[in-house]
Amino acid sequence: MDFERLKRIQEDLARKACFRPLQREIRVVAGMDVAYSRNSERAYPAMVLMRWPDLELLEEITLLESVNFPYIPGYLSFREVPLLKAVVARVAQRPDLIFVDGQGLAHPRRAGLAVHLGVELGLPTIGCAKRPLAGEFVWPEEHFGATSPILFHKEVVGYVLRSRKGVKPIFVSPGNLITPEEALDYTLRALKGFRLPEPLRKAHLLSVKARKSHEG
DNA sequence: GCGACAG
DNA sequence: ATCTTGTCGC
Ligand SMILES: [Mg+2]
Repeated sequence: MDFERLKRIQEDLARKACFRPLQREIRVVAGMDVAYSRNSERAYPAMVLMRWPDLELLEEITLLESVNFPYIPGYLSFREVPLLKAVVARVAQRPDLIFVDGQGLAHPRRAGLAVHLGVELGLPTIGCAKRPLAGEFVWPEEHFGATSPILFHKEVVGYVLRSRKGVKPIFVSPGNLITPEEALDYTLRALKGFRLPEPLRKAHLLSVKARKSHEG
């Protein structure tokens, strides 16, 4: 594994990423996730499209792909971006914003999964991870909606968000064409009583359903 | 060298 | 991520 080369790619992605306010109006959002076979040889990437802001389901897509890269902390995007892009290529309508299951800017080289996917697609993306990877933070209060900034080199790269009272918070950071504050705002508005924003929660269920229908 | 370490 | 059943509670 040529990590030096992969690092250079990530540094390039980080340079290309943009963290300025959303430009276009958001009318359709998407959520994407990937489920794997027991031995991780096959992957079931999935995408759900929902109308914004009412989150009415518009479209669901899943694929069966072979996995060509191992999971290595800090390099997740090289494993999942190819799978996610294959799904996006088959969707009828291109979303205005995509929620991704992983980090965005809150990454050792500012190039998390949401950054990588967002730059390659040229679309706004938000990373919502279930666990931290990089940056400093304090755990937010226990009440719903509590937040605390994620600092990396003294800079705010995202927010820890208590998406459900008394439940482990999620780690929100921008991926591309959106600010950390907007990423937090859109994530909050996509919450519907569960730990993960609806687009991500539904994408996860869909990918698991696809795997179950194809294998045991 | 040791511990941490998205999915 | 996946492997697993019931069980407890913000
Ligand atoms: Mg995932």
